[in-house]
Formats: sequence, C-alpha cells, structure tokens
Amino acid sequence: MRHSIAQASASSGLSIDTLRYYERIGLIEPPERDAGGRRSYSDEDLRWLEFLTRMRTTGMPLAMLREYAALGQAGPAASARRRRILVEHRATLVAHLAELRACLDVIDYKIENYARIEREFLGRDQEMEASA
Amino acid sequence: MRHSIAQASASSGLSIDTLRYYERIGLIEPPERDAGGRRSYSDEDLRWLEFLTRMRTTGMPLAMLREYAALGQAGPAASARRRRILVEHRATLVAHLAELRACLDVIDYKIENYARIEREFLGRDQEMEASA
DNA sequence: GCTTGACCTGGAGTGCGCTCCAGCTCCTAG
DNA sequence: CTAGGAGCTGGAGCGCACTCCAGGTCAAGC
Repeated sequence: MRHSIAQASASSGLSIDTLRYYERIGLIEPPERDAGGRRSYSDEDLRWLEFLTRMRTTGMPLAMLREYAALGQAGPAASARRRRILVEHRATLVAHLAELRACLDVIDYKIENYARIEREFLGRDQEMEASA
Repeated sequence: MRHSIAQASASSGLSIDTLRYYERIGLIEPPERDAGGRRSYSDEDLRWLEFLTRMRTTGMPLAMLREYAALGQAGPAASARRRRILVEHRATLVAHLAELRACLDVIDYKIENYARIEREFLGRDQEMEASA
C-alpha cells in the first residue's frame, strides 16, 4: 500500500509540514514519488513515522533520532549502536517517569489540600447561616 | 532564614537568570530586598520555587503557572480555582504517563530485538569460525 | 480549456523558555 | 583606598521544533 502525504500525516499525527521538515533534516528517508512527483509513503515508512512519534513523545531530541536514523538497520554494528542509543534513552525515560510520579503525588496532595480548605470554608458558612 | 539569589538558584535548580525571568513574567512575587537592594528569598519563596520546578518538570506551561500564581492563596474562591487548574493538569499528566509507559514497552521490545539480532550474528560468526 | 485542490520547493517566521550581555552598584577583604 | 565578586537592570539573542508563506506544478472534474 502506498500513502499520500495527507494520509501519512493523518496516520502519524504529524503535520504535513513536519513530515517534509523531518525529511529535510534527515530524520526520514525521502519516500518514493508517484508519477506526478508527489511523495508516496510505504507501509514501512508509516511504521517508522509511528516509531518516531513515540520517541518524540518521550522527549527524545531530533538530533538523537537523526543519529539513530542515520545508522540504517542493516548489520550487527548498526544494531549494537542503535541498541546503545535506546538503552541510554531508556534510562533517562525511566528517571523521568519516576520524577513524574513524584510530581503526581504532590499534585494529588495539593488537590486534596485545596478540597479541605474549601470544605472548611463551607462549614464556616453553614455555621454562619445557622447562627443568623 | 533569608537566602541570596545564588542560594535560591542552588536550592531550586533554576539558574539565576531564570529566577529573575520568572519574577519579570509574574511567576514569582518580587522577593524582599536586603540593605544593598539585592533579592532576599524567604523559606516560603523557596518552597514556591520547588513547587514551580515540579510543575515545570511535568510540562505545565509558564502561562498556566502564572495563572495559578496570580490567584493568590487566600480564600475559598482562589482555592477552588487553583484546584481546578491542578485537576485539569493532573489529567494531562496521567494521560502522558500512560503514553510514556507504552513508549517504554516499545523501547524495551526494540532493545531486546537488537540484542537478538546481535546474538544471531554472533552465532553466525562462530559457525563461520568453526567451519574455517 | 478552465477551475479547483492537493502537493511541490526554498526560505522566512514563530512561540516557548530560557540565556547572555553591557554597564552599573554595592559590599568585603587585603 | 582599591580590587574583586556578587548582584542589579533593560534588552538582545538563542535553540529547538516546528509552522507558514509565496509562487509554482500537476491531475481530475465540469
């Protein structure tokens, strides 16, 4: 199956401009072109885009992804280097996840605290009503 | 206890420039000044900075934090609005956490895959050695 | 054959969140 | 008394990751 840039955009969630931008900076291989010179993405292209967007949501910088992309997929040397990049990024991601969980606890604590404050004020208002 | 901007920077992890920047954009109340006109942060200022950095690590934008900061801490109305902001942000954070966990699974899968590829190549090399 | 709409290119512009700088003041130590 | 270091201000600059634009091509439908 071949896909237009609009389809690639819809399936990846990346804007059309971003797709062309990624191509320019070497993040994605220039896809084939149809008879009219328009980009035609393969299924594998789409899978690569999906992987890219996943790594982007984890905050992996474009430069790192470019490095990863530039290695190509063939051979044990590329495999080892790609794996090293992923292992490294995995560590920062795990650390970040731990931080986020800690922040979530803080947020939950704060929310509960504000709720408590509001209940207290509410209680006071009711007392005032009762004494009026 | 009073703290210089250098101490506030060290304790919060924010750069001195960032501290002044946050003050300019209304993220932090202008701290008191010492006799020489230099900023002097209170313990409570530091606690606010700690909260800010936590929210920043969760990706809360400065504009949202400014809104939160502008509400002040007094009264049930401010409390309710602050709580709403936190509840809203909490939802995006929880969603983001789920995404990150999914990405982590993908990374783990890929790492294992690359490791497998390397083992296979290694096996082939050993066979080649054995047959040589 | 003309319009419409998707797509093309190269390059400029944008928003966020800092970061740096020049030129100044003030305090402290020697 | 002076040299050095921390801090001050207003404003400019920067890096990242897009995003937008002008001006053009191409294929399809009326």
